[in-house]
Amino acid sequence: MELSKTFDPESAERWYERWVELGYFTADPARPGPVFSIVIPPPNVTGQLHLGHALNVTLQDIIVRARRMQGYNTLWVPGTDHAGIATQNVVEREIAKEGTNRHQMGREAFERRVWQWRETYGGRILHQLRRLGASCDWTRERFTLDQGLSRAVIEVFVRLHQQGLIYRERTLINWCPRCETALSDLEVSHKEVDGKLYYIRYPFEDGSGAVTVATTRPETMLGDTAVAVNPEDTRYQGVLGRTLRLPLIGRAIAIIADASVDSSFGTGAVKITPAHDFNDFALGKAHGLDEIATMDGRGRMTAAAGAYAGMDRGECRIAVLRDLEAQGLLEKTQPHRHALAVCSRCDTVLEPMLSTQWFVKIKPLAQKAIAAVREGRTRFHPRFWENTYFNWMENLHDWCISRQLWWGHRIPAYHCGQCGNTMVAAHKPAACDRCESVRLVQEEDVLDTWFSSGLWPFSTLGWPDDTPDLRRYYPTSLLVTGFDIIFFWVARMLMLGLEFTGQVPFRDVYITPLVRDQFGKKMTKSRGNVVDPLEIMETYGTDAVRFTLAQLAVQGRDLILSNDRLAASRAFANKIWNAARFVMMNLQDAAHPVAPVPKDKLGLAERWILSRLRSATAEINAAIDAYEFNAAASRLYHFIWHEFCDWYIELSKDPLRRGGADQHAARYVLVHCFDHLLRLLHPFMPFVSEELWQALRPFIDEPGLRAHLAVAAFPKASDEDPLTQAESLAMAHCLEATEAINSSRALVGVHPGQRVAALIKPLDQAGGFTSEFDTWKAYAAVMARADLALMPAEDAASRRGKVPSTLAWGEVLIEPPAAFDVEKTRNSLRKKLNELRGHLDKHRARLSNQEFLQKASADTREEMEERTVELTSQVGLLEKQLNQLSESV
RNA sequence: GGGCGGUUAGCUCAGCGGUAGAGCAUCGGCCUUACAAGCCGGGGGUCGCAGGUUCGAAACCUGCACCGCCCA
Repeated sequence: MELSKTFDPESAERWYERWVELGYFTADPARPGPVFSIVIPPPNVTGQLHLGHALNVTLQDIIVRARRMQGYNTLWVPGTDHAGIATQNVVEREIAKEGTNRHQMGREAFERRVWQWRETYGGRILHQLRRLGASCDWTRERFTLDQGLSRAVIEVFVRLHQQGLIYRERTLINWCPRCETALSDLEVSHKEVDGKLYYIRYPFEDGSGAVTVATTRPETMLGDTAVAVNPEDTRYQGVLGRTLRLPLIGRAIAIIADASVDSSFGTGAVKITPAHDFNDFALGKAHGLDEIATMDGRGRMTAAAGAYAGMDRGECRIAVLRDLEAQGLLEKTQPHRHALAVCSRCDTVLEPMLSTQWFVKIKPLAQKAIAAVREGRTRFHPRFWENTYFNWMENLHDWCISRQLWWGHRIPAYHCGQCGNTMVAAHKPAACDRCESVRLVQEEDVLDTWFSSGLWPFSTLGWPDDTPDLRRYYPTSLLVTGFDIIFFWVARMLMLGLEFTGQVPFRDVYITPLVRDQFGKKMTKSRGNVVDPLEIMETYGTDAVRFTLAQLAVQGRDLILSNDRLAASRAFANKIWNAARFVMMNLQDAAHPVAPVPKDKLGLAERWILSRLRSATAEINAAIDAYEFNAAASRLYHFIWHEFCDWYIELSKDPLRRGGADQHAARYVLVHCFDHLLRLLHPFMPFVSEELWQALRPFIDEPGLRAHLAVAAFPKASDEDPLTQAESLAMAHCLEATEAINSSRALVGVHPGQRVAALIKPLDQAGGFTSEFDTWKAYAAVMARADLALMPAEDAASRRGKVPSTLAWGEVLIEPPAAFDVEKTRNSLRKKLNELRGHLDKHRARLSNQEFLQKASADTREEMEERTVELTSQVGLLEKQLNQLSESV
């Protein structure tokens, strides 16, 4: 097969369709083998692929592909969640353009419309995952509002209610006036703003002066039912228990004492609005205060606000301030920086609202989930995220799960129109269980989207039914997600998973780094620095994007993406492509397959590259197991580029030219190494690796070889190193000698095309160096374009006029051209000499230190002594060489 | 206010108790038929600061500074 001159990523990406058609990603619970299962953290159905997804999915795919190739029974469940608020918002915007709204449309028609939207656009992000190469089992794609998953949601709700872990209560909750729904604590963001602190005078009922309170929200005063001070605050001792007349409204309110009041805030006296502030609500409960709601669900003032009824809360603030000012009750206004609670979805300032909502009693669930992580049944990677998890879990408030939306799982509760009784049941009861009325109406509210995604690891596998999938694939092996989702998913999946299956939903949790732009800034829409992964995939190729993300995915550190990095990965793909061209070009008339050659028939270089392959294989396997994606990717890069391409391909050219057994051996090693490196590469760069492997495949000698790389066996490191220790050392000498010759020839300006004469002189001449040298001198000759020889024992004459360099085990001298820059050469030697002297001094100081000799281990001492000997001889040699260089010119 | 993470070459990051490394960028030399998206070579770092532990600290401990994030 002929490979084109350059790599075209797009044409390689077509393999995806084949893999899917052939069912490679489809799991079969009946298949034997150890299980590796993973569920995708379901992306929002309205979402578009961003770099966070790209990273997350790439890392999952790396693990999944590796495990599949390793023979695991592998399942990766894809899907989306219904994203209640987000999706409703999108469709509401759409129908607004058509001049209607959901209230005009009615609930059923609106729901149908959202489903329609979902049919049309809901697959977008999943399609984008395919383009990334995600090897999900698309036959098992799930959606949180699917029939099966909805059944799981109802089952869980009913059971939790039976256990008393779900309750309904009228209380203060966070409310978004724009989305018109309750939110959980997690959906609230805090934003620092430069606001103002308003000082308002509340006159005593009897007209004898006033108490001044400070507030950031003057409009809420309309709902005040008390003023509170700290009981310790001496300034207010005399006024406790007296009555104030609330301005603008005229309500009589008491001055009460409560230890929770912070005397240092404002004047030390604070207005209390139980229906519109969380602290005030608690304080109001303690003191039995009235709760007067002055705002409705859209943030408009109600009749309770008197003259201000009907105004928007913003308008109302202006009006209230104006009126207070007119009455001389606005004492002063100060700039004041404070935090505002805003909706994490739409950024609207939230309103604490009194309403009846459904809650999950979280403590009992949290305790089990905390224990599971403490006992190591689920482990976080990196480990320190466990602190974040514990911290949150230990300070949980009950979870508000009801939402006043139309898109979501409608709560399975039924209210009796006759007696007001509420029943929770999976199916609508025939009649009220209290008054037997048949006038039953289902609860209007739907559930928090995260309530259903909390069930994802088991609901997607068929729970509550005892399905083969559930039995085989649960608990899942791993969850890969961002730290911002630890609370939303990880914690809730753990709580609900433990409660309903008795097992942790996943054994490992890998927390991905956060992707930042090239300036280290977080990518946000408002900053406009969002990089579209699809765009960079077009530019650099999907493989390059995946490889870059993997290479930068260091545990516990943010990931900074730059074009330079992407370009380097694209160059890497191209490098591999060209290496393949070399291999294929040299297989043109080779037998299919290329028959293996036993180890003892292979040359040193052949066994050396097999040995390097072996260690790369071991390290890559270990790195993948430890989720050290960066280490795995870097090792691959180094092996492919600097070991296989830089060295072995060059060294194979001779035997390939020679023909016969040597040619065959080199061909076998090329095929073997290239086959294996493509297998190791495949999880990281699935497309280019498959494309090249298809070309190579006919030459691979393996019984039962699979048709595609996607399902070929992942390499395991062989037990035995093909190289003895002595041979390994010999090759190291070869590499170092080559580098020394190349370095010297560049120093003295020998043209790269020109051959150079080089002499090698080992320190230890007594040993078997001569025979060792014979095994590698031909390699160094090729790699350094040099004619190598051992230096005769009597060396004074042969040294004359040569340019030397020293190595730990000997020296290398080359014949310089007739004219060369002697001073430059001397400087280079001096620099090296200084460096070595520095090291030597340190080593000598160490060896003459009594404490070191007493306290360091014998091994360390021995090592230091050996090194000192080496350094001493190198320094001695260099000094001698410098002198000779001066004499000889 | 509480907590977490980071600070190593121009940039992005490894290293986490014994001679400071990689990739990219940069500079010099090469079109050597797999690859100029390439090859060979070079320069570049008192490892944020101050203490401490240790025979020995970039690494371990304490404090500080700065950057980023989470929670309140």
